[in-house]
Amino acid sequence: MKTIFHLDMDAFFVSVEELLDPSLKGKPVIVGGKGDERGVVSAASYEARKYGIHSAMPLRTASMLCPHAIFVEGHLHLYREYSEKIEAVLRSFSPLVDMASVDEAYLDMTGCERLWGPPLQSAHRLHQAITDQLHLNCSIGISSSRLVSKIASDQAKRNGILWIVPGTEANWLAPLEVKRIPGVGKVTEKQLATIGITRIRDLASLDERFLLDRFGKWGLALAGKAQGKDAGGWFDTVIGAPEDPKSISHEHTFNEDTTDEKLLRATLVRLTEKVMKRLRDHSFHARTVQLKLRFEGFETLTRAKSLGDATDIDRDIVEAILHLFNSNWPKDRKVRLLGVQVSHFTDQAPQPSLLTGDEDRKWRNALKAADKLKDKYGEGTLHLGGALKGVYKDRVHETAPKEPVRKPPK
DNA sequence: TCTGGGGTCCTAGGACCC
DNA sequence: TCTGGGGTCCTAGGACCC
Repeated sequence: MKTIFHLDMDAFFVSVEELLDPSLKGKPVIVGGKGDERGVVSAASYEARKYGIHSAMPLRTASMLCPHAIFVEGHLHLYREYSEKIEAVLRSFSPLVDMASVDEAYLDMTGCERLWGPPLQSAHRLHQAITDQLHLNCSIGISSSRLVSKIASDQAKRNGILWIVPGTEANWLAPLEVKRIPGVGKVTEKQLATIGITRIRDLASLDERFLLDRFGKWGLALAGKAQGKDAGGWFDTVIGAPEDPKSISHEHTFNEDTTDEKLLRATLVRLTEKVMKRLRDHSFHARTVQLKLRFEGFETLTRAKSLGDATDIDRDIVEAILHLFNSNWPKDRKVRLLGVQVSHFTDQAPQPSLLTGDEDRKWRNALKAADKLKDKYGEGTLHLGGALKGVYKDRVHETAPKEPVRKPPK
């Protein structure tokens, strides 16, 4: 029998902001952007939640519900730093840690009794360590599975600890709403409601055959989840085994929908450069490029292209992405969002061809130098030669740039 | 209400191959 | 002529999570 902890920070982004500016404490605070901007709420303080504000809600809606709320842009970089500090504390309790996102983690505490005591006691010690060292609140769920611990930490909010004693999982889950199960969102909840399933106990009473027929593979996993089992999918994976990313992407929503071709192309180049920098940081090469286009009115399409060879060179992906853009953007249609994604990674570079090998080498050297500068001076200080001047318009560079790297400011 | 940005996983059809 | 059965890859879209 395993002992799994799920730890979830309470109003994480807001709490970090309060450490930065204690005057925010006890006030309705919203992280995500200004109240009149395009965007959604990333995090809301408990005070703000009293007005019905919750994450993923449009900022403009939030500001209508609570006009005197304090809107802050947020400091993503700082949240990541704190996330690493949290991870360090967790690793001092168990070597088997999975950071599931910036503000939540799974710990495999199986066999740690001699060191930290029984589950509840060790959870209290962990909770105390987080409070003492980081001055942040968190909630902890304990059970024999990731799934139940995750649901338990949610029920333990806020600043609480909840232990589901082995053997009592199904009973404890029974009265909860089906949407408490991670993976059951609005659509599934509605589909289940139409056949009279609203509580987990209703789900548990269903025949597995029925769920399989009705919802496919996912239905079968659902049957297991209703019993508290990590049946199938991500929950079944081992804690503490780091996984490589399967895709890297960046996207941008314009503050106002636009048909400005130069702006659109320059944005695609900028997004691609950010993506490729991260790709090289992983020492990956990507084979597939995907363009995401969202038009006025929110209609969205994606178009992908797989290359003959995997690449880590900006030029190759920029060429592909601009081609996809050219063939899928009707010039009179206003664009709301652009996105660039790469996937199908290999960590080996393909054999350099006789024709392009020399040119690729020059590019790679230039990019390496540029990456170093970006690390030092920050993103956005330099771009591919001519990227912003519309050089890519008809034809992407046929030769290596003579001066691809501009001096950073200062 | 008017909807971000970064991800994962699943489905489903068509191409292509044996 | 009236058409099998897999397997795998590619592409598009959608549900979902934080």
